[in-house]
Amino acid sequence: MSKRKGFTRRSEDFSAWYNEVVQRAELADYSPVRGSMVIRPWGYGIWEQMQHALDDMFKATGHENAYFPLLVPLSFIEREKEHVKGFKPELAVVTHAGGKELEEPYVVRPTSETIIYAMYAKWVQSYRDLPLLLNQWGNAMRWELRTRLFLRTAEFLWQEGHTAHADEAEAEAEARTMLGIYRRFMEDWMAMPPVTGVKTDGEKFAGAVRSYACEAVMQDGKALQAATSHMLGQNFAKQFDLTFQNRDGREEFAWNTSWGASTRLVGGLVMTHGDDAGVVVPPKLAPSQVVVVPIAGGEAEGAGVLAKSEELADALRREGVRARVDRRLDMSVGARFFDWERKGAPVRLEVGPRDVARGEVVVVPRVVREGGARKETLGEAEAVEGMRARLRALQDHLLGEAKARREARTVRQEVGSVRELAGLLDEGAGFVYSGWSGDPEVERRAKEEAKATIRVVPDEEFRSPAAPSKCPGGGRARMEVIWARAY
RNA sequence: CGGGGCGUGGCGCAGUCCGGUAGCGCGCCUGCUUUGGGAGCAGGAGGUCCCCGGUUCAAAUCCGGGCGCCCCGACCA
Repeated sequence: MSKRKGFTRRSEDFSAWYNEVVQRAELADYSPVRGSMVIRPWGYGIWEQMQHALDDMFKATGHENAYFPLLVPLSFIEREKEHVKGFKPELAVVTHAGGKELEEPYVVRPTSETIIYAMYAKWVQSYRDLPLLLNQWGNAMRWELRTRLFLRTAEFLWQEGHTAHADEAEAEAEARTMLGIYRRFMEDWMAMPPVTGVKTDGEKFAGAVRSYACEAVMQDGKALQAATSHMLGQNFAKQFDLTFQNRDGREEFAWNTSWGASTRLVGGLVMTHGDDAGVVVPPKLAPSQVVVVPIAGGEAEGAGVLAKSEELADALRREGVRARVDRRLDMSVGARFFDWERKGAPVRLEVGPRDVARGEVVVVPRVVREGGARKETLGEAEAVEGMRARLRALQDHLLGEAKARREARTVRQEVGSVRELAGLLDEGAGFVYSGWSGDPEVERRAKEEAKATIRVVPDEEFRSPAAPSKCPGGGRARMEVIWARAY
């Protein structure tokens, strides 16, 4: 990479900005494997923080982790009709191993419903074995034609939850609960407020009865499907003989759900908060929340400055803050400042000989609130003790900004034609709320002529006060939907 | 699979039209000086010019064939 000082501006070419930022903030890099990326420590650190938060929420709602094989017999995938249709074109298949051709090929899992429910069939006999609530952290592979760092890679990291229940209502409630967890995670941790709702039949998961999703608007106005939760009904149970005896002694098929979120979230984080200086990581997900940057003077001074920097980092850690000292003294201070800005560390502490002499530090947040000071000089103790509150305020600020951007990109009005829908999106609308007749033909036309899809039929709290009456495809609206151009 | 572009030190590129010593910026190494917003100076290392074949005294450059990658579209989390 040539030594370019800044990035392409978001307003010039959002997609170029994204690619540059991801690479130069050292989140990820292209690998020798087509479509697969290397996640570098800073990017992986963000993912680890996401994992911890989500994992805690899953455990708190009664789920346990387990692990299933990477390879799935091809015949398993082929068992559920819609499921094969959806995934067949993007399967990577293992045909040889141990120097021989395999009798039955394996696919590298594009998702694990089939192998997991095959195992559940073995474990579940009675209603007493239900519900079975497992989650797996792992990787999956979908051979996409066009890939983008984090947003769509051939191999991706994710979690996939798979549950089995004794009745439909309980499975439905589970699918809903998990959607709610994703939503809360996105708001509370990512500061990325999504809209939730149900997918149309055309957009639902291959093999599901119903799919729920969190959809977020990125800064360029495009929608990102950030997590999904599926009510699978008895579709997979029937194909894998996942049955149990109910209280009355009769045999029934179990009801399943599956839900997942992937490293795509990291891409969403970048596109939600990033600015022309680089990534902005919300404090709750930052691998290092505070970076102490020592400014070395002469050698004797340098030693004092370093000692003070370590002392401050220790004090911050005792306060429960993730802090690190940037000891790269052979790099100029300016270069180190820019480096952490690019990476999006929430707060920087500058510690130089002058500060040490006065018992002060310079506190610099990654993003400055309107009217706020860019740099503040504080006493050491004050800076340390106030850090948690400062980080909390930053987190809230980011959520507020993201909400405001989502609202600014939201249009609610009667849309009488596909052309009108395209016009709104061309003018910068992100989410367009309109009516829909329920006719799939309208979706097809909108996709072709406006490059837009129905992201979700929004949940009640997101719906407009007055239900729209027109459908872009003509005819009467039967429900309100959200249109967007999506990643 | 259709349309377009590109393969030259680690990265980004110039050189190709018009054949004749392989260059620039960044990065890297060493030394000295420097550190409060992307350090300076001096010295240095590093290249089968994507591959194969042809033309020629001579090929990064011309001719033929192949391979790979990127972008746009179709497909999709």
